[in-house]
Amino acid sequence: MSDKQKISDAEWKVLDVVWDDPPATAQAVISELAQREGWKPATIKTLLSRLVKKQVLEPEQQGSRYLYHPRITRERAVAYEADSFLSKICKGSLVPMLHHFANSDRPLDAEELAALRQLLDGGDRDTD
Amino acid sequence: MSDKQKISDAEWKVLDVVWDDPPATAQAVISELAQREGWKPATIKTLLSRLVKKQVLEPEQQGSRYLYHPRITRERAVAYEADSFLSKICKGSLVPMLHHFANSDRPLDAEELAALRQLLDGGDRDTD
DNA sequence: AACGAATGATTACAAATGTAAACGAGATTT
DNA sequence: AAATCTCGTTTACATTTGTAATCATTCGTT
Repeated sequence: MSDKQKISDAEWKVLDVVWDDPPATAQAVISELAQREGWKPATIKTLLSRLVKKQVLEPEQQGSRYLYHPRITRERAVAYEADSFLSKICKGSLVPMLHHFANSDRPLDAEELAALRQLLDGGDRDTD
Repeated sequence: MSDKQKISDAEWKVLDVVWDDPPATAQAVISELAQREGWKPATIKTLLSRLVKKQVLEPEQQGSRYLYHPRITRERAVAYEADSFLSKICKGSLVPMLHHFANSDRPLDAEELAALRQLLDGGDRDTD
């Protein structure tokens, strides 16, 4: 993130909708999340504003409305979240987490396994 | 967690000290974190109380003091954190995160690589 | 017995977060 | 044009979090 501002859980959901098909109108985000999360339009508008203030979304004026552009990629945001997550649990480190994934009810799919193999093979160079 | 209470970042640091050598006295936690984090004793006492209120720490009366026992293992807490982390970024999924780890400045150590191999080999059954 | 230090409890207070209503200025419908 | 709808902005308010001071009690020391 440009600023080391955290993206909250609720904000993340908003951002997720924008990432799905950017740039997004308030309309799009509101109708999606009003339904998916049961949020009032007002709530979603607040979250959009906060993301703009945090400079995570860039509003592009379109007449009287905005188009909201993500200013960071999902990959970058995920990396950032992963880092704060990891530094938080750093004592426990990756190991218990990986064990947990291994045992979770959410089995790894082929793509994830491929990513893991790549990790084991010494990493790759395309994400950051 | 018994209650679906979140453990905040600051609280996590306190818990970490307790996990390191449980049960812990306030003394131990305070001297450790006052130094490591530069926190005032009052701050640490607040965090201890909050963890007790969240039922993450169990106070055992020892005379007029307490011994603080963790009510969940670090592994369990890590798993819980990992889950909320993952469900937050579920759209982006494990893949970008793993890519990120692969490229991070924090190289994987031997133990982590071993855990990964285990994961690839079909998981294990001892953590949860 | 008196005093000071440590501990747990209570209170404090600002910032962030979740959740939303109210308001005002365009855009749309009638 | 009037009424309505929508959007962005402003304001609201409770809860959580970060950070801490204060207070009362007890424990150890003098």
